[in-house]
Amino acid sequence: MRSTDQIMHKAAWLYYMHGLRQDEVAKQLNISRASIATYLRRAREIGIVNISTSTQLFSDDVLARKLEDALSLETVWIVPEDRLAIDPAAEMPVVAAAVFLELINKGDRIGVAWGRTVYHLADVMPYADLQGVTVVQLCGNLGAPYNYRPDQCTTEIGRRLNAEGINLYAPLVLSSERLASDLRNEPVIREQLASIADCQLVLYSVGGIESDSHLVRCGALTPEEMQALGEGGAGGVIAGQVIDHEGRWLDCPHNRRCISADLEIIKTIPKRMMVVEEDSKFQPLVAAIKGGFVSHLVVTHSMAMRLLARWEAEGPQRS
Amino acid sequence: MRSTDQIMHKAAWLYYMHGLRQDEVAKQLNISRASIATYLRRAREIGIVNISTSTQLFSDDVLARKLEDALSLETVWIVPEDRLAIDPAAEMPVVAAAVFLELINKGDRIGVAWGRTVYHLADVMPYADLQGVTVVQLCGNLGAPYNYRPDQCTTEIGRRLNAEGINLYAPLVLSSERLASDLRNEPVIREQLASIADCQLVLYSVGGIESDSHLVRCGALTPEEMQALGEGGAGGVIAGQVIDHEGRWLDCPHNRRCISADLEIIKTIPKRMMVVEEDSKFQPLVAAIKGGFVSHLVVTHSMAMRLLARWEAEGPQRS
DNA sequence: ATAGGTCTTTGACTTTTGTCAGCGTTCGTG
DNA sequence: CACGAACGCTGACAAAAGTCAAAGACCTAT
Repeated sequence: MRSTDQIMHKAAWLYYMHGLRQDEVAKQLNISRASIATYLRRAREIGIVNISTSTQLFSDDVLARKLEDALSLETVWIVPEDRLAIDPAAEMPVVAAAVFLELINKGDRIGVAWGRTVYHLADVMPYADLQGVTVVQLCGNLGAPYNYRPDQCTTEIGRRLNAEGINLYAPLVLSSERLASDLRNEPVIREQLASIADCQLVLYSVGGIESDSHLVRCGALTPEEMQALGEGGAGGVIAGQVIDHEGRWLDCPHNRRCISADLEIIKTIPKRMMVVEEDSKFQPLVAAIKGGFVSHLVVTHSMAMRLLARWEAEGPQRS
Repeated sequence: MRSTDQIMHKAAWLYYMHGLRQDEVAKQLNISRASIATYLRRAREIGIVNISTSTQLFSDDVLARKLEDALSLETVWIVPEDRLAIDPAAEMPVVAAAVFLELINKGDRIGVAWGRTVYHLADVMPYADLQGVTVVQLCGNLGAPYNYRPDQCTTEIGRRLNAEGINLYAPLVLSSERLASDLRNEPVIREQLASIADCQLVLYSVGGIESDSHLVRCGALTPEEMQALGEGGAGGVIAGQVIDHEGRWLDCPHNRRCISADLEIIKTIPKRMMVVEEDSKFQPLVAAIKGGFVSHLVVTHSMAMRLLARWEAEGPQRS
């Protein structure tokens, strides 16, 4: 521990735990108050000092309760689109990050998937000093048409949480099923994929199956392939893999060429947190919920309304 | 949820999560900034906003490492007596409370014993919003020569943590062994005592066996009885029960008349946190450690030195 | 040894936050 | 229905915290 870290810890302790004023802390430690202010800011940034707010505000809502009952979900958080936020679009990741942090227990192993949403979340994730937490990458890597790759998501979240980040050093999609199968059986990879079963929590969003969806933009699939999948019954994308409208793994060339977490294993993880930003992902979200991929859900108010209407109208059984 | 609570939550969210200034929050919510300040203070007091500081400062110390190794403890926190604190005597409970909070996981069941130390700790325990935590009372109740009874400790800690507090509605000591035995077998009591085995964490201090010790002052034992116990091999007191110098339950009239947690069960609890304030409790602490009652220890610097010297000189085997 | 870089520290200044008396509103009670 | 108590809100002032340029410390490579 560097001596400056030591001072930072002491300052943080005296200020936040003892409730001293900055000038009092300064006097105690014999340095100027300006320095104390700097140390305190750093302590907050690094996560030595943790300021967290209950996300109850977003969960405490009749609509949330109704959704939980209707869709058999553990907890639902609803983000209002109207007032309350400076930038309504930026609110969702902030809420999701806070919820995510609240769901983590010390010592947990956490699976993190990939996508625009997950990256946004990582981007606003508060710094914290969680002990013994491990963040594992759920799906293989992919080149970067945007500036965020799967491993970067894992790494960034791990960094902010002061947790260990475990990356999956394999491509998300391979050119042949044979190669994918062989790679999955490589001890290193197989072991890591199997270890996903030990997770207590997973974080993901669901992907759409439009021709401009994430998988297509990243080059994992051509627009034509995606369209064919759509016609072949694809309903959404979870951790890089295509599911049908009932949330079942779709037996298609893409999926067979994919290196990613086993969807059946994912379903057995106790807390499955899904975040959906875009209203356009309604159908994929329905598929994911039906498939049992969701236990904790963060959605917009309008999405919540649509989900509830859908379930009340048709029930969970019909597609 | 009251409407004012709703506002408080919103204010806390905008201020702490979005980092808005108080006047910006005030503008958003259309109330005066002064009110915002009030709401924020309440939110902190109630535990909606949680500000916690890592206790690493006290654990990050060569002496602490040495003690852990020598005494086979999980973690040791050392409270310096000299500088750093406004009031050195008040530092110990504050550190202990922070450590305690850090050891708690969501959903935990926590056993809390009784004593001056535990009460001090409860007194400075920060407010927090832990979910699903249960605080159970480890030992029976006793009249109040001081103004804190066992059940008050449990209740207060539970209140501050927003946790459920479960009290043990039985006296700590009864006048006859027969009655104690019968009472222990009462379904309500037996069930509760058995449920202590489900705890993930216990908090206690160790009592001395002097004639002015806690048990004596509370009237549970006469000075003469205590002296007799001392001559009969008593080494300390854990959760109201007397242990010998090796940390074994002492087969004595007092213990047989006692309604309290089974010491053998306590030893099986994963995290056993002991806090010792007074330097005079050296011998009892040694007994408690030998008995396996301690996995996490908070002590003063001088006590740490004495413990280390004792272990280096004689090893754990000799008394 | 010293020049050049980075990282700390500080004092002075600005901005933000805490506080409190007084006013208004609501709600329970006689 | 009127009264008082309790609570919430506000404006104005006092206190505390944030910021920044400049000075100083410290390291390193020539």
